[in-house]
Parts: sequence; C-alpha cells; structure tokens
Amino acid sequence: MSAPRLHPEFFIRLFLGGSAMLGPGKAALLEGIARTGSISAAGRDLGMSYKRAWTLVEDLNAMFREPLVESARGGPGGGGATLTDTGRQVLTLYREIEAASAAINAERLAALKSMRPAGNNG
Amino acid sequence: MSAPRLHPEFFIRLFLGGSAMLGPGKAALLEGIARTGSISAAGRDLGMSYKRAWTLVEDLNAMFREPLVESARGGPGGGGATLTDTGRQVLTLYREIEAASAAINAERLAALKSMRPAGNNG
DNA sequence: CCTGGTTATGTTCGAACAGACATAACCACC
DNA sequence: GGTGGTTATGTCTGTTCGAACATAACCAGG
Repeated sequence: MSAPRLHPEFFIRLFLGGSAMLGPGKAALLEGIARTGSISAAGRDLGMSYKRAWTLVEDLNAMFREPLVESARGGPGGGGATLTDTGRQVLTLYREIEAASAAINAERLAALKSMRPAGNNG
Repeated sequence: MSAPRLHPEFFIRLFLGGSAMLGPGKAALLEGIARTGSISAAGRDLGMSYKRAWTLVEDLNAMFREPLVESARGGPGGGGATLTDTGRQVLTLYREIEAASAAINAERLAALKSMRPAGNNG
C-alpha cells in the first residue's frame, strides 16, 4: 500500500464561485496538516509531492478572505504549518457536508450499487 | 455562451466500485439523450464532441448489468438513442442524490461562501 | 558554524486527456 | 439508387497536469 487511499463512494466537489473549488484532495490535505503540523509530512502521507501539496495550500489560502494554513520556515523541527481557525472551520464544514450527504443518500447509493454487475463492488 | 453551463455549487461524483464512476457529465448526457433522442444532439447541446459523448455512453453501458442507453443506426431520422428503464432509474437516483445533498447542506454551503473574499461569489 | 528538516519556487519531462479529423456502416425516405 | 443524418471507430495532435529534479532561504540545536 502506498497512499492510504481514501475510499469514499461519495466524492463531493464544491464550486464556490470563480475558479475556487474545494474537493476531497484539499480536504485530506488540510486534515493531514492538522494532524502532522507539516505540509511536507501531510503530502508524504497522501502520496503527493511537496510541490503539489504546497500548491494546493497556496490555492486554499487564496480562495478565502483569511488564510487556512499558517506556515513558518526554520525553527524547531525545521519549520511547520498549522491550521488557522478559518482552516479548521472550513475543514469541519466540508466533512459535515460529506457526512450529511452520505447519510441521507445511503439507500439511493445502495440501489445504484445493486444495479452493478456481480463481483464489481467496491 | 457556449454550453448551457450547468448550475453547479454542488458537484457529486459517485464511486461505485472498480473504476466505475458517475458524475455530473454523464448525468447531463443521459438527460440530454432522454430529451433529444440522439447521442450526437445531446453532445452538441452539452458542447462536447460526438466522440466524447459516445465514449461516455459506452462507459455507462458497461458499468451496470443492463445498458442505460439503446441506440440504432439508420432508420427514421438517421438513427437515434433512447434511455432504457435502467437508464431512467439511474438518472433519477443521481438527480435525487444531488438534490437531497444540496438541500440538506444549503446552510453549510452558505457559511463557506460567506468566508470568501468579496466580489468572488458565483 | 554546521547540520537537518522544513518552507518556498522554478524548471523540465512524460503521461493522460480532450478536441479535431477522417471514415465506414446503416437505413428511412424521396 | 442517391441523400442525409446518425451511430460507431480509429488516428493524431495540442494542451493540461502531475512527477521529478534542482535550489534557495530559514532557523533551532548541537
């Protein structure tokens, strides 16, 4: 196993106006940063390059009035990154949206899956 | 205006196991076929090439036990395509999932949008 | 002062993908 | 029998996207 493949059957991508979009990748990255305290560590966990992780963070910080991630070069451990209050709020809202959608549609999703060919269920 | 830009805010992509996924594009295509009775006409409406539309139809037909689209070459009007019962069911379920998710998360989505910079609402 | 781990950026290469052409088969209709 | 509109496929090409590589700045700690 390489990246802890998030399985969900339910991928939600939010379009917040302009080209600002928020999906599973950015949410997972925010969560990884909250957990590890580092952009690069979060990126490693998710199997993405530091460059890509950093680019996503830049996108995230640009798409809200206040940044979601605060970062520091140097210092103890070489540096690090943490979620701001706004970052935590956005992540929480996204997770709630995911969970609520999955819960309210569980039956419909099961109906769809029951129409699939045998042996192809994930 | 080129393609009748589907409303968005809320894009849901379902992973049904294996590489089978169902998202807004395929749903719109199914709807277009139901409306126009033709793959190419539906493709034109959505601003996609016939090739692409046909490829998506092939995918859709392969991912369920029964085909979602039935097509005929030649005949009145040169040919055409229609949704099967399965096709209508799948489309209906997907639309219901979209609607239910949007409804139950309207408030959370508004909260997210309120955090965006001014003048960038879509 | 040197080292190590991190943030921050630029550049380059390859693969995946979408779009544009091109063609053939099919059949009601005139 | 030709025409027209459609389904059905293949090929090619340009573009986009990610991965990989390379560097630099930064600073606590030994």
